[in-house]
Amino acid sequence: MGGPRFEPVRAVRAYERVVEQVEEAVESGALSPGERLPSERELMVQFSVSRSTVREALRVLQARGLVRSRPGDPHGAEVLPFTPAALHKSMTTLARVEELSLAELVQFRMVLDSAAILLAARLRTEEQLAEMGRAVEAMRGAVEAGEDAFGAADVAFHDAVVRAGGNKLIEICTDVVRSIVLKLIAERIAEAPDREALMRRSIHHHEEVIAAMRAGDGPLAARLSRKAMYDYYAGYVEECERGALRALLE
Amino acid sequence: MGGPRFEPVRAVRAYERVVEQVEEAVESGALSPGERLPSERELMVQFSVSRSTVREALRVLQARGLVRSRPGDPHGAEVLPFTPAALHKSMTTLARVEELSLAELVQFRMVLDSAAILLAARLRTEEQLAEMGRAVEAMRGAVEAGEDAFGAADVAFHDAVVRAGGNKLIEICTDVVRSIVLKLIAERIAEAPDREALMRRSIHHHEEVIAAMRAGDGPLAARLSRKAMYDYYAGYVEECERGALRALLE
DNA sequence: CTAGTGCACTGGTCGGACCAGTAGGCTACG
DNA sequence: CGTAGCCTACTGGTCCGACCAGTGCACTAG
Repeated sequence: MGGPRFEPVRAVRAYERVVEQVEEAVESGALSPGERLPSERELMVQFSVSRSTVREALRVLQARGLVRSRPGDPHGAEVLPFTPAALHKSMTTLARVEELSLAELVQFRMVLDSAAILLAARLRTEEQLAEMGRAVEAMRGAVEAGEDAFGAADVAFHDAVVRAGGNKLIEICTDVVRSIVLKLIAERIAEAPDREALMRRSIHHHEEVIAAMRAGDGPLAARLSRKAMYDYYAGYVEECERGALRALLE
Repeated sequence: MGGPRFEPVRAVRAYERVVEQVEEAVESGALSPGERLPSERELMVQFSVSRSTVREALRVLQARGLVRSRPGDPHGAEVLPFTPAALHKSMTTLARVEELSLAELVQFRMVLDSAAILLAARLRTEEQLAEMGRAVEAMRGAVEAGEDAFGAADVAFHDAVVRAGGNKLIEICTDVVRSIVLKLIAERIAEAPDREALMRRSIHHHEEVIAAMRAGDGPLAARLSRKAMYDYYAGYVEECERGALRALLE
């Protein structure tokens, strides 16, 4: 085990060092969202690199969602507040190239959602509980208003739950995975089961969940929510994959 | 609501169209991992853009983890198999700029892990169960071998569980979040509680989990695993945040 | 005081140039 | 005949200089 441990000298490219420095500035808070980077021509002076190098660095930073630049803007690139856009992008890629099945995605949602509900059952305020109630009311009113309105109300409910749960990571992942699931569902809308019955049942389930949360029975609420999601999505997933979903129902 | 709904014409930049095309080719499978892109000079002909534009596109693709290019390589950029590297990167950024607390991360691990265990309890094969057993054995042997060896064995255990659970999304997220947690822990190693006692207790917990899985009691195994993770990490998280963690213990 | 105009500057794209490095074919040696 | 070593064609990384369409701001004319 003796001898000095040399690290492999990776040839670090100029643009990477630029990226690192800006990234560090943003993540450490030295640059806050809304602030501006110097112009490309200014940056090339500060970093002592060419504009091409600066631009490649900016492209990377932009791809990571840290920065945005508009043509003609005299103020330079804008530092963005964090958005899960990059996370969303890479998860979508993951879903495509790894061929994540709808079942896996729904399963993941069941996990996240029931966890959020478990947490929310403990931590929710009265106001948050009321918000969930209003969302379910909106769902009821939207049954005949069409898919989109119903979907929006459903999203509002789950957002309220997740926010009450107080875990930002769960919040963001829920958001990302949900949008991917919805996209997949939209493609299969043809094979949809009886939508209206599905909606009515879903509303009923949501009400049960709220009741359980009001009673403070987190585990029950979580179990109910898993059941609700299973009922709602089972019709879309392949027959043979439903088993894995049911494994979460107990 | 009448009238044609025009979409805003976003000025789509040349390099973005290049990115889109290559991305589409990769995600649709037209380009498989290991295959090579044409050289930059060839690409600029095919896309009818300048090399700068091609290079900016390649930088973006590289930032998304789809391709890699080495200087001097006569074969052109290589199409990479999917890695969660990009996912990891954006989640790490998230953790920094959104100031995710260790508690939130650990909480998320508790959620993912117990879900994986719940699934594994149903779906595991005998071989996989044996693998988990071997990992715990390795943990036992590593208590005196040092942190790293113990950690590696622990990771091996959870990897086996997660694989047995059969959900790739859980697998990848576990991997990503775990590495972030470990990095944060490493920074706080000074405030560490009695490490050896922690390890021994952890081994005991892991054995209980395996026993429950062998008995086919998924919910019990999941509950035990949450308890195990709580015990292991509670010492590192702020006093005031432990409550949120305990909410998952019931 | 406002409406309009011009200008200085921005980012996006292009083309050309040079360098260090690689892979694979070629040559000369064993 | 086989192999070690060189050579060359080409690669990606970086730099430079140029042009364009667009933006925001200051300035001007009403």
